Amino acid sequence: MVTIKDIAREGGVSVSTVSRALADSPLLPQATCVKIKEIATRLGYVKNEVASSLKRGASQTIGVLSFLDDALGFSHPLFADILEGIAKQLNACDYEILLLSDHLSEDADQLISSLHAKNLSGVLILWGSLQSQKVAKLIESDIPTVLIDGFDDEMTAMTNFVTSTNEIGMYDLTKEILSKGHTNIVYLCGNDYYVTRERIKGFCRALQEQGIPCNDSMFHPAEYYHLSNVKEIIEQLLARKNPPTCMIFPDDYCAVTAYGILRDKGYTIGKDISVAGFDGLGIGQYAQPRLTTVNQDMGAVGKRAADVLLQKIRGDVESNVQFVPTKLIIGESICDLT
Amino acid sequence: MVTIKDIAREGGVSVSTVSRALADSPLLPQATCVKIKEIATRLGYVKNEVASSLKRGASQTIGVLSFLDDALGFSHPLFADILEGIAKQLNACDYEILLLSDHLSEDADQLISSLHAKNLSGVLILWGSLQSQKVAKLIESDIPTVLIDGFDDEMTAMTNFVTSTNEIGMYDLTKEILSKGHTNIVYLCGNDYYVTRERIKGFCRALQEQGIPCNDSMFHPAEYYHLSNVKEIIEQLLARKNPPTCMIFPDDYCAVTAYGILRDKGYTIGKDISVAGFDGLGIGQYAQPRLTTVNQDMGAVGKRAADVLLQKIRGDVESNVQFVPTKLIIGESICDLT
DNA sequence: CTGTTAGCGCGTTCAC
DNA sequence: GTGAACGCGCTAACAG
Repeated sequence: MVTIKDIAREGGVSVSTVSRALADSPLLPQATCVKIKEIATRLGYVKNEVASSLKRGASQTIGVLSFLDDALGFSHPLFADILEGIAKQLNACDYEILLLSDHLSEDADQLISSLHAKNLSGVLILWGSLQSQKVAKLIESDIPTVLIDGFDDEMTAMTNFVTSTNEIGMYDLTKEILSKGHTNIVYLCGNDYYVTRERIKGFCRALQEQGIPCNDSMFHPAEYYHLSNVKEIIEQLLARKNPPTCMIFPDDYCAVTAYGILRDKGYTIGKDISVAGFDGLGIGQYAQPRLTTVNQDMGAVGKRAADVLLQKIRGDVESNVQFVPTKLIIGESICDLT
Repeated sequence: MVTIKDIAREGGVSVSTVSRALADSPLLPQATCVKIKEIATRLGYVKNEVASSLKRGASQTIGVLSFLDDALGFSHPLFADILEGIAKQLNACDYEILLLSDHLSEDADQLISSLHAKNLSGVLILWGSLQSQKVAKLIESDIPTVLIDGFDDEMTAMTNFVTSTNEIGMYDLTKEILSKGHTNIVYLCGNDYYVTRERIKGFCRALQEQGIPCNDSMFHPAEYYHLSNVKEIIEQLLARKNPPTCMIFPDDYCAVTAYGILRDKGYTIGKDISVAGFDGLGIGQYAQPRLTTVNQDMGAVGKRAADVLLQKIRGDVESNVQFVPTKLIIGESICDLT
């Protein structure tokens, strides 16, 4: 391992000169700066990040802390895209990514201490909840943080927060469904999170624009990516005096699962019954018929979140909430009743 | 931030005693050891990993270096499962995961130096190729490495290597297809990688056991997860004088894409034509009809690889190649010709 | 402009 | 058994 000491000896200068040269210090004349750097590359020098981090009290590393269910873990369909967006942005700025596990430390103070002990420059929090002491205290701490797709409405005010335009996404989807003549629609909302409440708003806004009153029968509780409940819910809906002509599922997995269940009951999707999803996963586009859904560009969400975090680390001010646009994907799973 | 200095002051001892106590040094009497630790927890002490790493010349961190295509990136359908397996195993042993990008350093020596500069304990290499100088030199370096699902046959001999039982997986699948009376089968092999060659072996073994000779017409070149070529390939196959009754695709995405293409041409999957996949992704189980495929337990592969790496770091010897069993998933996409 | 020096927090050798 | 002291490699304050 070659250190700045070796370069200093080779160049006949002191270590501080080397250190300055490598940092492009304006104190040094251009000539020595170039000379030192030339020696460094010739010797194959690479800065010891650990020593540098210890000295500076900060590292070129960002932590990614995910609060996904244990069941899904990293296999959550949106996780890989978010991570990729984060990685592209951070790597471009010479930052590394440390994958954090919230299981390692039991209480919030311990978590924050252990983050300090790693000299992380900042932390990206995925799907955190303010109900969690860990998230709440972490946001209040001196460690720069950005939240991605959290659970509580208050997050939009308290901290930097990046998410999709859930309200608009669901508004667009509902409008599309209404344009096909459906009026008896049921939205199987997912768990009571911020994103869900936003989608409900968008759903209601589209209905109201058409003069259709929003009543309780148009909602049914459901859970994101929880496939085992889908069958029971569908049966409850079909048992109604006036079964819905269109069902909006919390996500594309649930929607595609519904395809199979409805088919088994003799329905033809997009003809006798209509189905919509949310998230815009590949699975919906490989399904037959292609699913009408709303695409969330989670890569862009991750990239944006990383970008905001870097700005926060640099001390630049930045608006609190960033919305990444969703896009309506029109498939053939909604029948035309007009 | 509380340091060992603070604990020393509080306990009326020296920093070296604290350091020893926290490391459970046998030099210390049990009593002081317990006392010091009690103070440490009371003050909320957390060891500074950076300083510790600098001193020891090693950190509790494992790098994960992925050589996936740029196009797929982390969104490769198998990546999340592998990563999750790795994370579970490493977190259980108090190791952290650093996501490495091979774009950051241009040549191999630079990459290795930068890994040293981070004091990583070891590196897990995903889908590496020995053709790459980076991979070849990294394996030969003093940094402990384990390969996951690489491209070259030589890998099985050169280094620790973890992969699925590709040969057996394809053997099982082919046997299942043969048992349904198919003899005119075409295997759309993926790119010419180690895993592909293993699967070809398994395919041939199953055929030979039934006395069916393996000839060139039973193979057709294809690419993993490359959906835009699927249509053209299918049309070539259907244009044969004797079109195959069953097509085995390189992966489940290609297989499910084929569903749509074949349907458009008037075929009913599992009735007029048979389709099989590989990987055992959820998508195949949501498709109609359910896809017959081979499941790779990539979570177990990741876990095993992490386990082997930890043993290597500890200096324990370990057999060179580890195979994680595949499992045949029988759907309804293969018609019964008997 | 450049060199000397003092730590960052921890682990470890060497004395006592 | 325990403490003093040094150094891992780098940065920055202070001299000159």
